[in-house]
Amino acid sequence: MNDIQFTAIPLQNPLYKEVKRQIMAELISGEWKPGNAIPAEKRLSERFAVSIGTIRKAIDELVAENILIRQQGRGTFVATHNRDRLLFYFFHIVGHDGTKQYPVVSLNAFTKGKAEADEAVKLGIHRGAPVFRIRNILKLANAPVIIDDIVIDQGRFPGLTEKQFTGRPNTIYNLYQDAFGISVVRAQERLRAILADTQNARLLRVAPKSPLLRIARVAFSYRDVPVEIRISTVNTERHEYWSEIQNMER
Amino acid sequence: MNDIQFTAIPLQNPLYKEVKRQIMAELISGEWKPGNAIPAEKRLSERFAVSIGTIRKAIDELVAENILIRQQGRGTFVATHNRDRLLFYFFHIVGHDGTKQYPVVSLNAFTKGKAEADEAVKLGIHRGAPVFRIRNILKLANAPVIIDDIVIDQGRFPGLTEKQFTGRPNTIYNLYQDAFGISVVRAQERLRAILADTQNARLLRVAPKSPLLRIARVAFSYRDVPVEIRISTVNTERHEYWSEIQNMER
DNA sequence: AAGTGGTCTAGACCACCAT
DNA sequence: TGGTGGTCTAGACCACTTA
Repeated sequence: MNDIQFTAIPLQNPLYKEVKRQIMAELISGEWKPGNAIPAEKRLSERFAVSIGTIRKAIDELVAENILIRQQGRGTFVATHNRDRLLFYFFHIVGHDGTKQYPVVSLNAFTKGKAEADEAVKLGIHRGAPVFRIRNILKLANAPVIIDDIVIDQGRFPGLTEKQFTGRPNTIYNLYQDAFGISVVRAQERLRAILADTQNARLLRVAPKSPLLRIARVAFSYRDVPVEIRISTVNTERHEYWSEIQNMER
Repeated sequence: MNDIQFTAIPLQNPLYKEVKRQIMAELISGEWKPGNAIPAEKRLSERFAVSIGTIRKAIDELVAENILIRQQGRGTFVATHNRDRLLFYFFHIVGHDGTKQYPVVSLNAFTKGKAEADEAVKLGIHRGAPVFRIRNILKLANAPVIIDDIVIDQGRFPGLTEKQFTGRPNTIYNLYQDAFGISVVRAQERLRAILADTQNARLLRVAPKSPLLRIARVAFSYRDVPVEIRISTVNTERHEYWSEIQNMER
């Protein structure tokens, strides 16, 4: 034996990044659940044997990423995908005056199928792997405005049934979280303009060849794991897609 | 005289927010210019008579807002709206394969006019106030893809001339910054689908009534001061609008 | 009153860059 | 080599929530 003092092996220098990684691991494992408080910073500093400042820096980043939520005097909580939060973050369709409304969702189709090549790539599964295909119609102010065509991996959502969609007051991302423990934390979207085909025209009650907005989304969970592909087809006669570029808080 | 010890008047509690405010004031006044280094953290901690940790927290926020840029060993710099940065942040049109290209910009029209009511509201000026109207055509892969119709306040850009647009290798936001000291740091965009009218069809070389993407942008400088209105009309046959929702860095 | 997160300090040492 | 930002510590005190 010699005198060399081993410091903690820097799996991911710096130290606060390693702490962050371990906190993420607790979230992914489901040890700390959405809506629940995580241990106090003091306790975490003892558990991880680092100073409280280091814990705070790790939590700072997770808060900035909207994965944790701090509440002074109460504690630090795992972000819940409650209705408002999901609406705020992932639903970007607003009225022409900028107002945001809750969409009324109705299930239009629910089928099982196999992943096409491009879908498989985006979802990180094999071509031909079993998937669910879900079509929702979203109404705003009593008129159909959005068609959502969703594709998800059957392996990731075992036992999902049509019934789970009926009568839900919340978004589908709440369902992912509550029933399958999958949290959507990030999404990429690509938008283009298309002309309504006869089916879209019928569902959205517009004339064929009307201009529609086509949004292709890939939604990700922690660690950039892809969870869902969604094609939204939007009538922008009375609504618009809202995008904010840059610069957090004031 | 009594014994009461006055602490620094908290113009904006907490202390690091006040420090941040004062740093912002230096930036807005032009005392610290884009591309230049600001004083070292050690010097700032002496100047403001606070600990270096407090300075760091103030700078942390400005870095998160992309207003300052830290470089270890070199210093902290005022963000420059260099070509890449502006392209990265404010140009959201990508190829169908996700690749980003530099657009080739050509000036199509440059006129003086008066602000319409809605324009005046968005720009924070009076209705009928003098404005510049600029129309640019942007080419990607040698084909016209985007029509940009820009409206800016003449009062904010005194002496702007058509010539300043010709032969510029950079974006118009570089021009705002270099010639007028106005930094665009944030933008709001609203998107909808429209049909090409005859003029758009001609400029973008598509058939009339083709579907086009219509982007209405308001760009802001520091302190949410509106600087520019821009209507972009995009042919999304071969390109798309890219939107990333949520979650900074990995 | 006890417990939480929020702010702030005054240092130490490290990693990186310029010269 | 000297100066910069980057990390980390071990506290102190404050502001807020809950009971």
